[in-house]
Amino acid sequence: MTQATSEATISRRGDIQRWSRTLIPTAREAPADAELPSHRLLVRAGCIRRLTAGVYDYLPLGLRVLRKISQIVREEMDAAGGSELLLPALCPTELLKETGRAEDYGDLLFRFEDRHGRDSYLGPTHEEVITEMARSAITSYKQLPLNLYQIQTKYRDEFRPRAGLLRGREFLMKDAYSFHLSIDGPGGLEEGYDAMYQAYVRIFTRCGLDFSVVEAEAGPIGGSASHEFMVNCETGEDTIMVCPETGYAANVEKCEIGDRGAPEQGWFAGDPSGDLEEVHTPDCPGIEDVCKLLKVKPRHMLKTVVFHATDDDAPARWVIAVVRGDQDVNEGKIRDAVGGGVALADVEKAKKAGFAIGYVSPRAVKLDGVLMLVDPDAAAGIDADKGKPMFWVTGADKKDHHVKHFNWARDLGVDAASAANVRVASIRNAAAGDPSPRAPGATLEARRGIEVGHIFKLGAKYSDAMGFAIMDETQQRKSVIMGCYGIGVSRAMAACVEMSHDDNGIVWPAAVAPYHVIITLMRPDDASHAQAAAKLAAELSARGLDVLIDDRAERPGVKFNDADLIGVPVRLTIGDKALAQNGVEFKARSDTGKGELVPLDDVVARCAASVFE
RNA sequence: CGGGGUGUGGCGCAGUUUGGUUAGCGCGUUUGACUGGGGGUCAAAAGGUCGGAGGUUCGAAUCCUCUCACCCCGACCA
Repeated sequence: MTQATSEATISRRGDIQRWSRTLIPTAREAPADAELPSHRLLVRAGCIRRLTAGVYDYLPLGLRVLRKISQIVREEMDAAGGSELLLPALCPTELLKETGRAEDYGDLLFRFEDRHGRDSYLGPTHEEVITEMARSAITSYKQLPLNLYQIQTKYRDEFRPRAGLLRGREFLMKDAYSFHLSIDGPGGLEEGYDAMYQAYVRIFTRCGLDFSVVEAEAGPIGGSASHEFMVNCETGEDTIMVCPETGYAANVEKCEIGDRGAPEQGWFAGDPSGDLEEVHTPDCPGIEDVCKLLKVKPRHMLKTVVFHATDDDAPARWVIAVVRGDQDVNEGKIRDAVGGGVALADVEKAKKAGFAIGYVSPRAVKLDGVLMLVDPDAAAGIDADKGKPMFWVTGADKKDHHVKHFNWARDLGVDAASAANVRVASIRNAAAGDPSPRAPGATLEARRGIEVGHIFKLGAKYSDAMGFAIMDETQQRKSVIMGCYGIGVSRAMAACVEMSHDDNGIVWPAAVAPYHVIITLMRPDDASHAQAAAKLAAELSARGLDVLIDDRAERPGVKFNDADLIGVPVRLTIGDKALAQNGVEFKARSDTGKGELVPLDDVVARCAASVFE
């Protein structure tokens, strides 16, 4: 923790709340549909409740955590030169026409008509809204660079909301946008992006999260470069690839694969593994179905995926991508290999062009206007491990049929090694065990993560689309260069729990804990005990600590268990035993022991030391 | 969107196959007593049109039809 922040915390008076006067509905059992620890524990601890799919109430305890995280975000954003604002969540869909993102977002967008029939949406992110504001409010290069951010509820109509707060349809997000006159140099995008990168590292560090920064795809937001901030956690939805030698880390979609090298005999070379055999595979367009029916492993399948070029001047109208059945085609890498835009082919159009969708084989390369990309692993004619001819199963280019013993040299119908419209290229997602792109000899490892932050270099994508340009000092009209930077605040809260809990409940990192100290009253009806608690709470508050006094008329066991469940970092127990010795019992949530007796005079300092470290 | 599953007091479940009186159980809640340092004991009580609509039947949580909600798995990879 930096000097500035601990001073800020100390100068603030801590909150004091009594359990009996707030609402913390703890429960012994979680709802049956809650599976992940963060979901179960946040509900059991009385932090959140589900209203409907992917939409949650934040009860007092949960809101306190959201506020703590938000405050850390604010402090670091402000320190990095940002200014907070608040944009509308209710937006006119007209705005999205300028960038075409109404289509890009599709069903993910919550859209509706108002009473006048005007098309509206609830903001899933705010590039267009802020650009619309900025293009009229920012009129001079002298106003740049500028960084504006907001903390706001966002709406995305997810196909499948899941895992409590980790993927909701309504969630709290910090989104920031930076504006620059140039990419490089002082005040440029690179500088602003780097400042945000550093701010994010500080934010997630302060939140007590164990995270990795990885290179990522920009996705529908667009732009040239991006990084994701991933909480390292096995229950995460995202797969990240890591090179243990160099520290290179990337989202699986983005991850490059090191040189896999051509086989000695060359691509496509090798004798057939047997006679080409056509087999009837009714209703088996998928790899999995075929494998089950024919009893072959996916790694022996050749998967042929049909794309069409989206650029008018593309070298070929169709692009077919061939990868091994156990691997995944990567659209971004295909785009790079082709050198132009591609999109998955429309099924009906592709069928008309002669592709037996569901049963396409590499032989479709013979159709008109086709460029074939083959991944190195799929271009092998010889099984290097076994030193035998590669056994390939692929489509038969007609409905409900596949072929066994496909051989590149014998069965393709053209000489793949020399044909102009056949290329070997790395076009699949990286997988564990692939060679590292950064260190020869090293192999990539796969890990799981929860994406809590994502930063993008947008460039002029939105300013060009929406006519946001200003005069520079040489009176040249220039597109404003933008960056955007998101943090899932509510998701970060869930990630904290996912990362930090035990059998008894949540173990909040002190910086985001709803309260720093819980004072458990053994006998709340005893006036002297209640007085001691009030006095202690006031002293702790003066020291900047947030205090929850458990004054409920419950049995001790219930209170201890609840204190553990809601995860307050320090528990002080006031009872006859300790009070008789002029002390209280001190126990850190992260300690497993029984706690220790601390003299009343020392306990405030002890708590502060424990919380502020 | 495809596949699978679940809807019964606040939470977790039984009962549905084979229709049959006032729909049960545990937790929680309320009241009282006894208790009092890791989810106590005893006694009493409140709380459910069995997701909704329609149908079959003397009779429906249970059978039929439609519908709604929610959960899990999968997925622009054919």
